[in-house]
Amino acid sequence: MSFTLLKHEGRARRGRFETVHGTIETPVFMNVGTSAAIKGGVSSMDLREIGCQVELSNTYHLHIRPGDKLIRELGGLHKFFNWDKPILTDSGGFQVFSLAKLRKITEEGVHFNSHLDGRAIFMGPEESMQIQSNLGSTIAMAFDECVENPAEYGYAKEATDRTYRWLLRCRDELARLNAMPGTINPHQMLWGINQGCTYDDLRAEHMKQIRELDLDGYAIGGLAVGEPAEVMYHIIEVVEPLMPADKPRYLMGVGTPVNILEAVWRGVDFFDCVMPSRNARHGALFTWEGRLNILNEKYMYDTDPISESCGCPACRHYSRAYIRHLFKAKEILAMRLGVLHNLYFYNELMQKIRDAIDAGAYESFCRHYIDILGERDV
RNA sequence: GGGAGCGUUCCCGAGCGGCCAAAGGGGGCAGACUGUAAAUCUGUUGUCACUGACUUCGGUGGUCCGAAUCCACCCGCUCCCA
Repeated sequence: MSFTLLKHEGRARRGRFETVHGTIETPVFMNVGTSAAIKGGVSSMDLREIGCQVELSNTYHLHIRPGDKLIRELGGLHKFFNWDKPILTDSGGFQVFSLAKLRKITEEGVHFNSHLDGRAIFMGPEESMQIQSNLGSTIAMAFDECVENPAEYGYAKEATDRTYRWLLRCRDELARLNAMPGTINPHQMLWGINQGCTYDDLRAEHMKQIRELDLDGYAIGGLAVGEPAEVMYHIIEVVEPLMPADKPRYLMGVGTPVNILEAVWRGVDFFDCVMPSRNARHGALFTWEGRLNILNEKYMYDTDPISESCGCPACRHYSRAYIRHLFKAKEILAMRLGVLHNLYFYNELMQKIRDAIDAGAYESFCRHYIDILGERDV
């Protein structure tokens, strides 16, 4: 397992990450399948066809349903999901944020009430690692606290310090689990997560702390939770120079195509976001010509594909008018085609980013597309 | 032939004398969505010269200061008994 820096342009990096489940070319977008399913009716077979390199699933969700022990008994998440390429599992730390009304934080860990039936679920660093070990993902994320924005300095510091203590426990627990006989993936990696809200000093101090642990990768978490994009970019600039150059960097939960272009420019290698799949389910589609809402009346008689320049299954075979009809009729196929399209777009975006860095043309690539892929409508 | 109902804004449907351009759904139109409690949520949906005016609750004519709401007749529909 190693990260090779193939080339860089400015701070933008073109890398290659070798894992037990295969090679990942970076920068890369991880396709989000929280419950071992891409919402909208997209399968792991589909992911293969649209250029997905890494899939992301969630510890909290799979623990609740169907249960990580069940998945372990069935041979692990790769087998269960029928996906032999890398899988990254998020730790449950984001649910500390998104399910804030259903949890209580203690030093030991987080007491959740299940969003499904309210039953008590305790998840601390050890539990998160045990669950992720049972799933056998390629990359396990450290159990952290994703803090809401804005957060007071005092609380931000308290949460960040606690996240650091949790990280030490994650490290020890995963080392123990990996060494146990019968572990699904004894080479499971641990990536640490930088926190500190929007405070430069907390971010920097925490980054320095966690890089001393020599983990397999480093993530920047707690961003894109309501702060302006400029603040997010600034935090990346604060933290990035402190990240080990020979380890992959992951900006969690980000983002829009423009966010990704900007973050790659600032040295980030890995991304994930629900935006392409969620927006697709709601009719918002990304194209190289800008964003479009396929539900708009103006597409009623439009026989063009979503985008002439797209090679995705939806664009190869169907018209805007037809796909709009499917959305209007609330057919499952609408979401499926929309999600396939948006994920294809995101994966292609990353491919083009890689090609541009390879060609030493990333800066001009960015300058060209940031304008088009912004809020501009087709 | 006898009896009982019903007709509301694009649709369904509430309203039963003023606080009604008219609840609530649906549909339409538009917007949001960033480590997925999201096939969700928000706004809007008679017209205009839009802090006001005008038209609208099957039709026509009445009662009343005032009618979607009350009365008469007409038109259309439903059900029950023969």
